Amino acid sequence: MTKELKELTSRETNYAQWYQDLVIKAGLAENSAVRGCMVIKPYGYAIWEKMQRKLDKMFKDTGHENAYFPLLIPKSFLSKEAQHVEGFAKECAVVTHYRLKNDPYGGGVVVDPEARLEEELIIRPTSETIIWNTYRDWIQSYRDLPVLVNQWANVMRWEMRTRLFLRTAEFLWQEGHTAHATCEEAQEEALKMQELYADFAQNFLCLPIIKGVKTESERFAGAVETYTIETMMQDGKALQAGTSHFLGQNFGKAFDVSFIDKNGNREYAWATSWGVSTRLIGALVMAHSDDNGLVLPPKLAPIQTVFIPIYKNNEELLAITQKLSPVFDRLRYLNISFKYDDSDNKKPGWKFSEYELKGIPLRVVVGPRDLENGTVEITRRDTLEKQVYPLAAVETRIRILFEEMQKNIYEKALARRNSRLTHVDSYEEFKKAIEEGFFVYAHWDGTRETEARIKAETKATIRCIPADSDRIPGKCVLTGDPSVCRVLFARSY
RNA sequence: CGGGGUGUAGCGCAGUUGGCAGCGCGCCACGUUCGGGACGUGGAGGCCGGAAGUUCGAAUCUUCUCACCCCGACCA
Repeated sequence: MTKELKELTSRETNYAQWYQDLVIKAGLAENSAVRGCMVIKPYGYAIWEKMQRKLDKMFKDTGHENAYFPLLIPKSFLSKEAQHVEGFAKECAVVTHYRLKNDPYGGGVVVDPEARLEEELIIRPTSETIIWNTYRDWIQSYRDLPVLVNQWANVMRWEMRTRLFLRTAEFLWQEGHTAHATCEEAQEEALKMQELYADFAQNFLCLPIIKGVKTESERFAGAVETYTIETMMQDGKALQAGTSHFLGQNFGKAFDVSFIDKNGNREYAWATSWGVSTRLIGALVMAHSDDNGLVLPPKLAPIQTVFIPIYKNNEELLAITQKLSPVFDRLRYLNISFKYDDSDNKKPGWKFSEYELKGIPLRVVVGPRDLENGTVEITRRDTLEKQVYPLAAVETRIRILFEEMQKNIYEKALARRNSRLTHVDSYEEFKKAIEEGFFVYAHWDGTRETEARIKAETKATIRCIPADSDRIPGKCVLTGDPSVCRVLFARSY
């Protein structure tokens, strides 16, 4: 192992630093010169594109359409929904001027004080307000409903402390905003999207998740109910991977979006919103990576297989390339993405390490030895197992391995998480388990005060009230007051 | 906004008591190599974050300032 890779292995000392180094070295992203923002490199963006493509299809298959709304939101829009403004006001970037001018006292430019905006604009931290302001015009009758719209966009939240991918000031996401004629339909939609995210996280990203509903204090600003999927990182900390909100009529009322129902009565529209962000890339990295670099599930990897020829001279390379060329045709036909790295300027050993660092699921090595035997050597990224297979039906083998890996990566993460799940009934046990990085199921008396006290004393928050709870009542782990069911506590990112 | 830390070559860093600006990696050229981040020889690359001060002389001392990172409060 080289010196550079050894740097990656210092995980115990500082997991956060390990994660950041890994993200940077694997070529996913880096810190920007702009405070708290990030530069997503091409490889990182390719991962995001794969997520986008899959999610977009899932949204469309469930009847949603894409649209786009403005980046800038008049300040007054934000204050129309009381909870919403309270939640977002303190992290908004504000546009106050529309022009610069040459600095009369030196080089450079200054903000032209003459160009102050009459009403400031905020850069969207989320788009409920500007979208519902538009929905007012779109929705007149129950026949106009439901409106099922998604937007792919960037948003900005001026966080006090940022962390590459997990919490950047600017991030990319999708936000769905739907309007419905009935409360039931909207609630159903919010749950449906939570289910969709769960499906995506588990089957595509190999992230085991826990579904549930947020407590009042963790709820989205302006929501009646927030549904979440929670994942566990390798250090035991929780990461909220996606949320879906039932917004009731809060935004319908705030933006006067009403319609005439079947019975001729005027009613406010019911709303949902839901989103996942580039944070998912962070979740993926933190959940699966090892000391050799990223481990990407085959379904997600932008490059699923890399072929590396071992050769001494041009004749050998030519022979290998000819041998592989029909395989490449078949892979193209099967829609398996691959890269043939026959570059002359890197040594094979270098290539091995590089593609491991990037998490390419399979590496196929072909050298003189294989030419003689009609074989290839395949190494899978998740286990680093090497095996020699006949060249004849490589693509079949690749597909089998992909399936195994997709399953194995999920199950490895699941096993790791399950080994860190625990139920506790005393506050002493609770504090110990949290300190050791566990997800803790414990009883809670349902009050905001208890939740806040536990957070202050242990840094653990209620991640969710799990959807699959057994609903067995008990006594609050802190106060001993009655509790209707166990909730999930953990420290989180 | 509080606490801590770091700014010196593209990256990672050393620089003693103030006295010629250094090391490793990477980069370029040539040769030997090529099945786990190759090796040899030669070479290029610097306003030492910025400003002011002390001094014959500052990367080093003083003051101010800026940026970034880590730990908190805030949050997806």
